[in-house]
Amino acid sequence: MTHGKQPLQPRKQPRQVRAELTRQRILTAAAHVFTEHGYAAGTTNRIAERAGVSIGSLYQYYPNKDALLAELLVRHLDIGIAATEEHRWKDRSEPAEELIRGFVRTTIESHLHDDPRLLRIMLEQAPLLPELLEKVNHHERVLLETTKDLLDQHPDIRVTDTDTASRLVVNTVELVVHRLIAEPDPVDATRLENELVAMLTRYLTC
Amino acid sequence: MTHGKQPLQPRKQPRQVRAELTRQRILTAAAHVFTEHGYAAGTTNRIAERAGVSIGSLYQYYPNKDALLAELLVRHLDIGIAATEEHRWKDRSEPAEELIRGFVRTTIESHLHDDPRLLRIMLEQAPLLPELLEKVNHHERVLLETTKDLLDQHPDIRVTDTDTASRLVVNTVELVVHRLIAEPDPVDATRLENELVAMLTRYLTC
DNA sequence: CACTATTATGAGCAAAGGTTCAGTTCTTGC
DNA sequence: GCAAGAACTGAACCTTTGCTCATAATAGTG
Repeated sequence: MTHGKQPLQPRKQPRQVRAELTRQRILTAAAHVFTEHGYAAGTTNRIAERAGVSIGSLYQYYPNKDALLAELLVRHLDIGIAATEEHRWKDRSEPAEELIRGFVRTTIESHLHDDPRLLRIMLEQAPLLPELLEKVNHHERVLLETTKDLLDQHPDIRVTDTDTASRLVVNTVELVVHRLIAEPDPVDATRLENELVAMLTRYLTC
Repeated sequence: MTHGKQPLQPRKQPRQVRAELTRQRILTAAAHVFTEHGYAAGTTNRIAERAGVSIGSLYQYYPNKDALLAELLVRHLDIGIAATEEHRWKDRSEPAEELIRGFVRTTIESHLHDDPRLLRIMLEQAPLLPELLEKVNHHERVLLETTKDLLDQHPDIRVTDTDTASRLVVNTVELVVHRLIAEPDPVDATRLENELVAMLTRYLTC
């Protein structure tokens, strides 16, 4: 068990190409091992083994086990943040349904891209790693603000309590997509998109 | 770490009153400790200490750590299952909006009753305890069937893809309520109920 | 009170697994 | 080709923690 007191930064900056490769192999192995075994049962020795690297090498680049998960989560979040930034400045004059569809589709695609099992593990552990929690919360806040602004300004929107509505919309999309894509018997992505868009559009514009 | 091979049943049936009290004190302590520290960091020694009982006593009633969480989850699920059974036979002639409101309200109340942090921990660990997973899945299936039947039969319902719709509705309510009630800055319960009902009603009946 | 069954105790065992570090091998620049 | 630094190795250490068991205390019974 770790104590979460140490920095999550790598202890050493790679200076040779092989080092960068090793680092990458370790991270990929970590993703696989966490996905297959979960976080607790995904031991660092197993990760090193899977990466074809000694346990010592692992600890040359990652100061502890948490740091591995942290880097995986940060990479995932950075992609999501970039996508949000795009949405923020997108054309707001198109009909609400199209904007909603864009948001839903982006979320679905992001969940088809990464393994949802890993995603779940990362989000489960995030609350235990304060530095990451901060990052997740920030992402959440930005998304919420963007959405509320949109609801307040777009002419198609008829809902009145935009404060609650934005929280409802953002969380519904995120949680439902995550759940229904990750299930053992996943919902068809197109159907999910259509139904979700229908639900949100009627809610916001009727 | 446990191996999950042993039965989750208590190893001894209490025959005296004090034993039953001890058992109860241990379970309550477990709930508190898991809530405060999470499952991994909620050690059995800490639970025994909090219960004011020796570690040996704990293991007289619960064969391993998992069994503690299992009993907590089973108690929670049994309440939820009972509530679902009621809904199943309820009057289906009232307007859809009222039925939806009943479902949403029940869910919200159940989440105000139990600590959502504990709930989250239980649902996170359930996949790792096969016996419990089965119980959770069964609950889920019943809820889903009940909902789909309702959507297929109720005259107010206009949605066509009732298969996807029922999954969407059930999961939306469960996940969103859980999240928005558990957050550090929780949504007002009445507002949440209203917006959620509005969203689902318009989706299903427009 | 005596005798048995039940319940409670807690020091310590054993396994797991995160992490270290002294030593070895490889790369690079001259 | 040869330092010198960078990268890599893996056996072993050490903490954590679930759990046992020999012993002690308490309750029930006649």
